[in-house]
Amino acid sequence: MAMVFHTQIASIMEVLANAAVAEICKLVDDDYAVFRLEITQSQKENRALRRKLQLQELKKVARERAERTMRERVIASRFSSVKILDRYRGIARGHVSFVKPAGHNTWRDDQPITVDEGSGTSTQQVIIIESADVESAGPVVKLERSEGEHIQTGVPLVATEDPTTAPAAPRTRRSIMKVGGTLNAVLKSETDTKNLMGQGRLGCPPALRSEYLLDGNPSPRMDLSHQDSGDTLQIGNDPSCSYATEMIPSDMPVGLDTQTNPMRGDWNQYSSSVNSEGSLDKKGEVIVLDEVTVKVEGDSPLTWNANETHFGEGHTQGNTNDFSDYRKSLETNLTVATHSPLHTLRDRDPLSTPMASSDSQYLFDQVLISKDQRAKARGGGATSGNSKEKRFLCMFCNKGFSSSQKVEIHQRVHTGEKPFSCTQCHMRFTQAGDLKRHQRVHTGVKPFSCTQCHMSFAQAGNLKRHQRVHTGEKTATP
DNA sequence: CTGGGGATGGGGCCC
DNA sequence: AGGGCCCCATCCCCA
Repeated sequence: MAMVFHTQIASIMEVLANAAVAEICKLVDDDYAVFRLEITQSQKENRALRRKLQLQELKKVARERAERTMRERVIASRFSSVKILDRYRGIARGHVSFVKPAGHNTWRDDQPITVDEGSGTSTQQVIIIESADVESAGPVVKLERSEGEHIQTGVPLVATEDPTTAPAAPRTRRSIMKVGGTLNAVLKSETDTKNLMGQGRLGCPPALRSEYLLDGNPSPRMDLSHQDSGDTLQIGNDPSCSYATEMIPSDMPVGLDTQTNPMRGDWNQYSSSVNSEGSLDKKGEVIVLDEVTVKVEGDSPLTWNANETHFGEGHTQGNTNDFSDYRKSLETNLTVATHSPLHTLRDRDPLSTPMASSDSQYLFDQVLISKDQRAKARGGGATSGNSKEKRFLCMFCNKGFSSSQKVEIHQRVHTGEKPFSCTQCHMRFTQAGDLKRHQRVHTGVKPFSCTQCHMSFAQAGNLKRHQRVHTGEKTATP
């Protein structure tokens, strides 16, 4: 009897022990799985952080070099003229802008070269297009090159081209030669670039051109591809008459979701919200500004690059206005300045060393002169001219406009957005009228004829200027 | 160097 | 409100 009892006890104990072991094993397995999952996630995060770090380093190097270049040029400009600044404005940026020739075929913007991330190296001609999601898209480094110019980097490059220029391979690997890591190389590059720009002033801002295809016609595009994620970004290069957007490349997210693009809608909202009746000195408006500014900074990974000044924006005339207007705003409203993009810009600007500051000051002074001259000529100012109620303020320069559309169009001056592209060439314009006027270049239509000679002109203004030849009126020298 | 013309940028006005 | 037109300023090229 006792024997049987012991046997039963033993069997029960065994069952219990097995159950306990099984339980323990299950727990261990579960924990192990969780542990593995956590490790995997940690590794993912590490990778993302590493990428981010690399990207930051890339940007930093590019920025520093560009700033060094700019500094030297500023010094040089003291002994020459402001034109030099204009001439080299492309370099003044933290990175090289997309430079597009005005009608010259020496370089086409369908020849971009994208450099995949992870290189850890940098060149001056690097354009870093930072994706909004670093992990998913990673940085894309873009090099500028001119036709016939061989650019090389020591990193694996993925160059994707416009199918029209590379019909055989939509995505081809291209050998690129680094122009150089020295300042001289940059100067050379810029010189070349200027030549390539054809009109010089036409440094088409740069950029990332997101595109809204209105007509939906199939058009050649170039792809910015990313090695890791395989994300493909379609950048408009559509020679057709599409609705294209050019954006300042700086740290603009590559994502084409323009809704989140602080350069556009959000800021227009801002502009609409800051529909002050007067100057921004009013407290309430300042508060609004602060809120909006904070919002902009928080909503987007976009950071105002110190080098992303408007010198490089490609709008020769607009540039001057921008800085001075910014400056005015900064001078008249410290609160705004504290949170304004430009202030952020300057804060982040390593140029803010004593010497560099004076250089920046010099730049401001120079552009102020031009700005003042133009303002006088036009009898308008940022918030002056009360002939009409201008409730809509440009968030970049504080200039007032009578409608949200006006300010939206105006802000393209700052953002570089050029929605209207020519079907015949690669020119892009900020306004439809500009495109229409430009089309006469291709059609040869010259509706404006001189009554005193047989000359005709495509533009009324040119006819008017021409007629001074007959009247003897001297053309104002610039 | 200068003048003339081509062309673009920016903004105002009008419908 | 939105679009189109116009004007002025300016850059660039060329003779």
